[in-house]
Amino acid sequence: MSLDHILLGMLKKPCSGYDLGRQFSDGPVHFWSAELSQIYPALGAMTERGWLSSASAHSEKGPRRLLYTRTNKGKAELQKWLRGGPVLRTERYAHVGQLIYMGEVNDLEVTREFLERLLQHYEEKLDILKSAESAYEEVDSTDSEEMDADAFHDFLSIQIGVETFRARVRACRNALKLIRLRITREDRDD
Amino acid sequence: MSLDHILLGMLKKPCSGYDLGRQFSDGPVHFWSAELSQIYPALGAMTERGWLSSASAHSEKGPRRLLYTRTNKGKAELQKWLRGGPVLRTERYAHVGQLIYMGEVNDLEVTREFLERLLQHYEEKLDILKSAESAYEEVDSTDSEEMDADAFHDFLSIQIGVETFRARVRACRNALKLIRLRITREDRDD
DNA sequence: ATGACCATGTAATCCGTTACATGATTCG
DNA sequence: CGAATCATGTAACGGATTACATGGTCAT
Repeated sequence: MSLDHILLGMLKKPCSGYDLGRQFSDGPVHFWSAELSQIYPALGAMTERGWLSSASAHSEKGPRRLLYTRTNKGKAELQKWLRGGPVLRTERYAHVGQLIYMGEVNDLEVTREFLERLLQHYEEKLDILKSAESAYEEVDSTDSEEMDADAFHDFLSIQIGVETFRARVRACRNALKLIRLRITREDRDD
Repeated sequence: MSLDHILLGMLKKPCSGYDLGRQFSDGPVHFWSAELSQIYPALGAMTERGWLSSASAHSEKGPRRLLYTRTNKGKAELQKWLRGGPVLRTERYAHVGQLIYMGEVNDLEVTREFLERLLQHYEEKLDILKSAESAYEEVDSTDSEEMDADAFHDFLSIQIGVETFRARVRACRNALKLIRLRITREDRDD
């Protein structure tokens, strides 16, 4: 049960369900996704379980909102999850699977369009992660000693994200280069 | 509905459910995971839907097995999925989320152990992907023109996987370096 | 003969997606 | 006043995990 614990982690500061939802779609939360229709019931269930408490607050823009806060029980649950070792059975990104089997389509224009959309997606994610990284811009390996524990762990995760998406952007661009070569050859052979 | 289509893609050659399950756990299928208890019913449902046909065969090692083959209807369904553009709402790998929120544990030994296990996992995946890549070892950007469509797409996907996991291994090693620095400093300050 | 691995499944439960439903507030 | 955005949910359905259940074959 990862979503509940991810939400617990995100609730360092009190947030509404809507806030949390936006972090999945627009924020640097690159490792998970969830819809509001899943988030609201999850927050409700955690409140019933005593992991969260909620309070109504007025919004500066828009109607009033429910702000959720972690209880001690919720914090204990988060600790348990964090100390339980890496959760590795959840790797899941279907788009690479699509690319593998796209040989069966056997139409390089389809592959090219697919990879161009994929590249755009990767670039967007990389931009978001880079701007999150830039909050630690002044930091090098020596300065990282000066961060507090939260900032340090955030920094490490962002680095993994940045490196991952940088690599994917690179691989995607190289793939497009190879595809263009093959398309040129096809045209030549027609 | 990605699993069904991923299984369709994997069934280029007839396979048993057990074969497919092993590819998720041991093989170069780094982008998805599924348990046998999910695979068997999925194969059954696809057979009922007319996407697959099955035949009993005797195994060289072990009891007899059911080999599944794609029907024309199944092939058409795969084409539809492949031509539908990248499925991007499924990014999901909880372990990076754990690392982000691990500042709350505030025990660098926990983080260090976590990262060492993560590194080991990344290295294992990278090894598997590299040995899949080595099947195309002779290939450079010029030679890739000589591959058939299936091999070419397989090659591109493996490259994305290799680059991704190489980047993660690098980021993970760097993170461990920074952690050791911080642990040393803590010891010095005690 | 016993443990490791091959092989196939079912049942209960839980997680996740899509579609639907409602209404407040702000900006132009 | 109408569209965009803020904000919170419910219902139906389908996907995924965990635990359980069964039995064959092979090497030591």
